[in-house]
Amino acid sequence: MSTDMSQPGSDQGSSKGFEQHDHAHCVSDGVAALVDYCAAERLKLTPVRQRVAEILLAEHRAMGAYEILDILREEGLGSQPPVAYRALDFLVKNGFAHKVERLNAFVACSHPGATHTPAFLICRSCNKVAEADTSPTKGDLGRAAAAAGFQIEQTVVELEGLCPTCVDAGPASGQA
Amino acid sequence: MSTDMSQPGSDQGSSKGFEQHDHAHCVSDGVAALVDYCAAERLKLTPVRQRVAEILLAEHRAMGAYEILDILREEGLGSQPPVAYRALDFLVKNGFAHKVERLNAFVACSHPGATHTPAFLICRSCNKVAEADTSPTKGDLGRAAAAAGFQIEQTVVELEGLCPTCVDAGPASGQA
DNA sequence: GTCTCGCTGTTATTGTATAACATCACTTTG
DNA sequence: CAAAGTGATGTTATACAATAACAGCGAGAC
Repeated sequence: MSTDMSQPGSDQGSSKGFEQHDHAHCVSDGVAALVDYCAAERLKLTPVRQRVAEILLAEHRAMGAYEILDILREEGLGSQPPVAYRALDFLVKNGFAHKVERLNAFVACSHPGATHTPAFLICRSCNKVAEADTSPTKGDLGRAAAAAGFQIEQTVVELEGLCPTCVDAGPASGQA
Repeated sequence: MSTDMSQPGSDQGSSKGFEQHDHAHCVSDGVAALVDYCAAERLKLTPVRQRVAEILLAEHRAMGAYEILDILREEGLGSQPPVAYRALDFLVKNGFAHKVERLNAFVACSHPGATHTPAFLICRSCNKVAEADTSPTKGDLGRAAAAAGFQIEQTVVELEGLCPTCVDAGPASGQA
């Protein structure tokens, strides 16, 4: 189990939006980007780091550090919290993953490489997380902050609600 | 120690912005609003609930649940985590406090009563938290979400950076 | 070869949050 | 007033999230 994880995954959501997409590509393309990036930046893409990236890319949902750790443990890649946190920190620092504060969990980045200020759409029903790009700095809020003299360094924008599929399925249904 | 906590507090920040303000009023007005609201809604404003509201109003900064619990414990109002969390949940549910996800902490609401979608400006230097109002639903992001069919139920908008005072004090200085 | 630096492995601890259940107080109803 | 019901409290226990600290290893620099 390496850079290709073309298991079913069937109705997986997307970090690019909530549409369907070819999931195998997500993982292979994502890992390829990571490989390239690490080579270019002379960073070590260790097995744990790569595997964590694969896990996040394959799931396309926010995963807790301990959930990821469980997988690593099963695969003999590490069993203690710092192992998972270190890999996640590496991915986050280099823009290949993001932390979703609302969920205390992590997701693979949808547009690795490019520095950006992500916003997340979190479906409370099916737990999928879509990543959108934002420029909070430019909206009303950004203007208000600038006017007040507040210097924005980092933004957290997370919208919780129902994704299109779950909306269609009706409030009652759990969907998947 | 009840509805009035006019201790010095000196350079306290504000949840309304980063300007100075008469702090005693924050607490008394806030508690008064809470009292009225609970009376109107037939909700029980118990000692713990009121005290937690006072604590948050008096500090005007994000406080961890356990930090609040320490105070309650000293005052004999409760010693176990659920005591603090229940009071905080009550205040959050009724709009008198907000959770700052980024900090896993809580702040008193600046405009209790009115339902709103708060945004927070968090100073990483002096830890003050200002509350601004937003309409994320209306910006680019809101439009994008609507277009995608995502139904927003709750928003988390948190901007981290430097408040005016800390910007002026220079990146090196800690300010206060 | 050895020095250095960064990653790994591990132990331990701190902080955040909630489940579950017994009890207590107040209010409603008879 | 008494019984029943509702909701807050007190407490135990535990789960989940995150990090400090340190020993050891391995690849590349010199």
